[in-house]
Amino acid sequence: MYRQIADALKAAIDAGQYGPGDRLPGENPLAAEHGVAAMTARQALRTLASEGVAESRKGAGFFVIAPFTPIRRRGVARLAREQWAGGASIFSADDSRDLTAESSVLGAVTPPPEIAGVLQLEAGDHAFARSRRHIVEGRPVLLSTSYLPLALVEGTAITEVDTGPGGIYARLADLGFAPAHFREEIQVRMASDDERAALNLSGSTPVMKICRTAYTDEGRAVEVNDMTLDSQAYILEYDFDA
Amino acid sequence: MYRQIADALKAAIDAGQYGPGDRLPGENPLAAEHGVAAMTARQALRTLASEGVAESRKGAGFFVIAPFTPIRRRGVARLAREQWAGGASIFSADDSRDLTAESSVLGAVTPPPEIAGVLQLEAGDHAFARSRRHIVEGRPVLLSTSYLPLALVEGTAITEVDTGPGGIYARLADLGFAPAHFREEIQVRMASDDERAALNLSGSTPVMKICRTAYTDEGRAVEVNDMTLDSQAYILEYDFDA
DNA sequence: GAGTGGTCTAGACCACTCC
DNA sequence: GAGTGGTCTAGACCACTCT
Repeated sequence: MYRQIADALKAAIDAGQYGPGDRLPGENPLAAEHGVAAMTARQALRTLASEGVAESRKGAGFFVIAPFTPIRRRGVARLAREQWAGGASIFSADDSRDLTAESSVLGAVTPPPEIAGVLQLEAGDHAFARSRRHIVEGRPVLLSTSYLPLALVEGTAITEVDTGPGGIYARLADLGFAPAHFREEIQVRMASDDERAALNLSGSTPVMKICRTAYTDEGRAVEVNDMTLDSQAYILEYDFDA
Repeated sequence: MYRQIADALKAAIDAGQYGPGDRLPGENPLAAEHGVAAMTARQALRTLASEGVAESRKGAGFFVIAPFTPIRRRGVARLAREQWAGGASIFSADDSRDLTAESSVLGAVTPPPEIAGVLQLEAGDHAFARSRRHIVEGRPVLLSTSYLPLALVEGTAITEVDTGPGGIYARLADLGFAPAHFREEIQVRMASDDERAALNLSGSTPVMKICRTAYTDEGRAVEVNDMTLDSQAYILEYDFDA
């Protein structure tokens, strides 16, 4: 029964009867229309929410999700040396519209142990950290926290709010620690409460975690970037040779 | 209230009171224990299921999910020419245990339009397709369907059930169409009913979709592989240079 | 056959949003 | 202030699993 109501609503949405952002009928109107209990109509609406078709807003109703053309994130091209050596932001390689980023310097922090291990920090060593939140068309889509060995970057432009043309990779190159090699690890898991709040996600939505490590050509890890992506907002693309 | 019950159960699981595969208390015992209605206890159990901590089995109960060490899929190394030119399976580069694969030849099919476009097929042209299902430690983790232009591979070993050492990439090389370049696109979305059944997933679980295109060094697309991964079962890893 | 989850009913109170 | 979703109660029937 609740499946039938959900399917009927979805068909109405696909037919254009309800457009993006429109409010769907509430539990009581739906229950009356289909001759079922309110709880049953409610379950139909929750089903649509769990399928990503609609979202609920406390005290307001269920609304059709606005479609969002995913951002194409070009994993390899965006980190090519020509990109940042030329002074460009690595985001400029991505296919996205109107990216704005809120950047905040966290300063010296004690990094999570896995990250401390990758950066080969001794116990008690600190890392310099900076976090970012990317917003595209008013929608927050990515959180990132970047960690660098504090001993390496203390007092340099990397710790400034504005790191200058080409960003921290160009500055690392200035210091003689140019990133030569990257590794990205991708996992999917359910969003934590913090991530839900920061990315404006509703219900139990999956996020992509990307953990990128930048290595010099001598194999020294100089940066770890821990990212959380709204999984609906991105297509990841990796190009490589056989 | 239901949050409290869910948290109490989760704490008991973390404390080892319930091990992997153990059955959790049912609605009625839980409701009696906490002095709430059965529906409320039920919601606590459903919450744990939606968080991936437990899973429900019809008529049997809620069971603690068995932990599974994710497979590390080395996106670049596994497709290196030395890998398949040396006669190895590309899966052997992945960090996994006891991989078994069910392979079935679908034969000549009309591919989905996007894939026909990538393979530059004319209207009415067919593709040769093969599907696979990978199982690790008894758990199905990956579905894949591989498409190649039928005109290119008809009558060759590629259409056989056993494609020989190095698989279809080595055979493509034999034909003079050695893959030189790959592109992988990764998306996350909720599993369809078919995917849920084939991957043995419960509830609304996210899957990773990977669509890989293999190009010759002249830029001709010779294969498209459409994959569906159990997102809990994999860590994707991409290594590349700046 | 007993117990289980899946679904459904018919109420209820609260905090919230919107007008 | 009216309507909404979020939660809760106290029942019920069914199909299923396990013993």
